[in-house]
Amino acid sequence: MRRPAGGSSLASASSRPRTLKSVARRNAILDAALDEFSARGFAAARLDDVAKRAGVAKGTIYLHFADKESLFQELIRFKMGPVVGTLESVFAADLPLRTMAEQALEIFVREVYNTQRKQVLRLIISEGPRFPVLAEFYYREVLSRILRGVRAILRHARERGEIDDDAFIRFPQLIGAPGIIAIVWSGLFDRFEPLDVRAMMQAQFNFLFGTRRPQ
Amino acid sequence: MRRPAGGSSLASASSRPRTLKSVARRNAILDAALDEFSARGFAAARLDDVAKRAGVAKGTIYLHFADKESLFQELIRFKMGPVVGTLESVFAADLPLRTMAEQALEIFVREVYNTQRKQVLRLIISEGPRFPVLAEFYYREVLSRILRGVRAILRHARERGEIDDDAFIRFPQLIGAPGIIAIVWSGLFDRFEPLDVRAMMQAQFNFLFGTRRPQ
Amino acid sequence: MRRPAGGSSLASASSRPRTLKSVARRNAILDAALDEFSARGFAAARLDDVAKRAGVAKGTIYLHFADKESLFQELIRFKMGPVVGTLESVFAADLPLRTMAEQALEIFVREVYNTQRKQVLRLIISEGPRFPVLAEFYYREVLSRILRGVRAILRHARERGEIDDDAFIRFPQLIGAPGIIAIVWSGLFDRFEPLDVRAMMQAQFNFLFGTRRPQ
Amino acid sequence: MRRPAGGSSLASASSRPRTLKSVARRNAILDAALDEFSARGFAAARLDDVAKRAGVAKGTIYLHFADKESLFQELIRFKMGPVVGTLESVFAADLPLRTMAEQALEIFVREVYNTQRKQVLRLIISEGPRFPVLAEFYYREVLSRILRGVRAILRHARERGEIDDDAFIRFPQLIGAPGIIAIVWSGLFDRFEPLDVRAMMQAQFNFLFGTRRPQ
DNA sequence: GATGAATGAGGGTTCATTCAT
DNA sequence: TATGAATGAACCCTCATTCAT
Repeated sequence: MRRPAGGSSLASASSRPRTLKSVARRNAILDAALDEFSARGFAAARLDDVAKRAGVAKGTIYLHFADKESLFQELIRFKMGPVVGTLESVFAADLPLRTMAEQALEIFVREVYNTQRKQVLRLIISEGPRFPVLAEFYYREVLSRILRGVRAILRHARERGEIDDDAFIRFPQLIGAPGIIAIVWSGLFDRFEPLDVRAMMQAQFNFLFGTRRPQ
Repeated sequence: MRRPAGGSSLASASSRPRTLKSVARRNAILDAALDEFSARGFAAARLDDVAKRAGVAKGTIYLHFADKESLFQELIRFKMGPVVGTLESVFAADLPLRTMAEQALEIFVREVYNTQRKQVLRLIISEGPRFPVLAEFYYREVLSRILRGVRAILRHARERGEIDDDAFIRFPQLIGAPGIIAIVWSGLFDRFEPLDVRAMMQAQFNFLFGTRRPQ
Repeated sequence: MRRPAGGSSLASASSRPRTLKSVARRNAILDAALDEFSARGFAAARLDDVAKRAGVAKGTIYLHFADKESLFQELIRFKMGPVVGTLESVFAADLPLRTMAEQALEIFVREVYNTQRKQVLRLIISEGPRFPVLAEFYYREVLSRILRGVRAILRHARERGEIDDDAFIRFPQLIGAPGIIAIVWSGLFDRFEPLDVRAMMQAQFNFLFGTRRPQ
Repeated sequence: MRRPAGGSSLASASSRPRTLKSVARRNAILDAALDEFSARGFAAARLDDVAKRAGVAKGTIYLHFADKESLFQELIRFKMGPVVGTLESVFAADLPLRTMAEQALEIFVREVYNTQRKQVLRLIISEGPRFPVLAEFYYREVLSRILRGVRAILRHARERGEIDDDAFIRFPQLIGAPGIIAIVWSGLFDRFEPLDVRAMMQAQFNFLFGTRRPQ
């Protein structure tokens, strides 16, 4: 369930730990923090538990992060940063709309939904309103880029006659909506009624782009 | 000496308080609690602030609610309970699908989105994962009923030939998705890029049910 | 050894506790704080110990004082404030220089040296350099007034021909010097060689004003 | 593996360190420590800052001193030790009282007041009460010697008929008092009202020994 | 020797909860 | 009922001290 969180850390800031051990420790702390923050929320999470889970002493956290809030913010940045690069490359391709949607779905499921990043997104959703800097980071570095890319693709598709509706362009959120809904749902209701993300996204795509061979 | 401040777990029901003043006080506390919990999250909210905002003493809160968590849970129940009844009546009607969707949209915007209930939903989304009882309450008392109602309507509509797809029935969440997305979005990104709920829901309806006179 | 610290609290600021109990508690905390701060210094003193000594819970301290530093500053103000008034009245009288000196000596010994105020002065001397606000308070509210009063008296005495030297007026500190020295000495060396404040002050007065019947 | 960083409690003596570098380092640490202890007090000073200021690693301090308190005590000893010798030589001379006083004044101003030693004395005054060993060291190694010397001189002077008062002999502290007062004053009130040590000491000498050519 | 990352006990502060009035 | 002073457990953060390199 833990992933050593390699990743290029495009957006991560501050902190320049030299040794390998130091990096490993930092990552262990970040992973532990993600677990604890996810399980209890930012305010209720205890750095004591983060330390315990990371296998370090409490003070060690402060060698890597200025305080609890910094840890939280850097956590989000660190785990989210790498996505950006990946996304840009998807948008670069020039394929039929539906194909791209399928690809995006796969990327989302593989890189986000079945990943720590699901927790990260949940944290952004939960805590974002109390951390404007964080919400802004996510909007600027991730979301707005995705939206821009999607809109470009959609405009392209319309020029090619693949779609005739401009609702897409006004509300590209609708494309990702099922993904977000699934993330929210899974945290709340999965034990009552599990939800098949992939299938729901497919269904939405069918509505949006018309029925195709799904997969 | 203390009154455990029942609340039978059944939806709303202002747990039989004696005087009128008492009811008013209780409501004031609930309103204040909603504001504070929304602004700071459950864990970070201070009962001191709730009391101040409600214009009562801190101890008074404990005359109406067993503890902070009870206050939170009863808050959700109290603010969400009434919705249920309203919804049932909508489902009862037997109108064309699109018409019903339009009605549901209006109800959602009027009764939820432009209301305290938006905050309540946000709280459920944010804090629900840490309050299984609450998630269960919401699922059982609200969500599952809505889904059941929607599914019934959809099945009806299919029988009437209004729709031929069973994706609806498998994923009725897609109908409400834009509403949830808008609630999440508004808490995070409205200052960067506001979102027109109504229009986005319309757009989604167009995709789902085909284009109609939107209003 | 403790003195309930009545006193009019001329300079004391903030905090308006209503009840008698509240005032008593506040005073108990101030007394305990004086003891602890005196024994260990500001930085090393533990509020835990202050609370214990005052017979209250740790949190209670924060009902009366914003934080450790406030407690410290208000302590100094509270214990020093009352002196001011007393002093003014001494200066008001119009007596022979030596007589006034004798009176000042008595007041100093009675009101300061054999009092909590000795500890307070020691704290001002020890911690003042790190608490400029405090040093300023003491200078403005106490010291400068004393110096002003003394200088006025001396000028008067010179006009009367009681003294012909202006060294007094330039360095009125010399009059109080033995008192301060005694306070410093007693904290450091009393166990090796005790010092008789009264006698030393008398000796200094003899040097300054010429030998007289010392009382 | 560690060297307990002796320091035999005898005054100064840079506890026989091997290399020249080592001595320099030790001195750098002592200087840095003096600065930090003076600025923040013993308890609040951070060894981290001492190390930074001394240009060494934190651990290095522990190669030279057993712990924070040892560093502090050795600091006082090291900076105060040398004074002793100097003083003895002054007392050895056999000059008129006033002349000796003038000389002592000069030595005090040159060797103490315009020196790091002023800070050291301030530290003794501030922290001495919490460090009995230190107060004892200072009393035994410095103060009692000075007092003994002064008393000897005074007795001598009386035999010569230079003075007829025994107040001096009972309270030789009065001779040094203005120096101590000036040190205390300068740390607290110099920004409000600076004090001319030399002049104040002269004034006191005039009172004590009668007016003479002040240089 | 020298370093500085790591440790973890300690202490200031907060705040849910209690209870005397 | 209502109050709000009092409580004390809990938690973030600091920093003296250790120790592997």
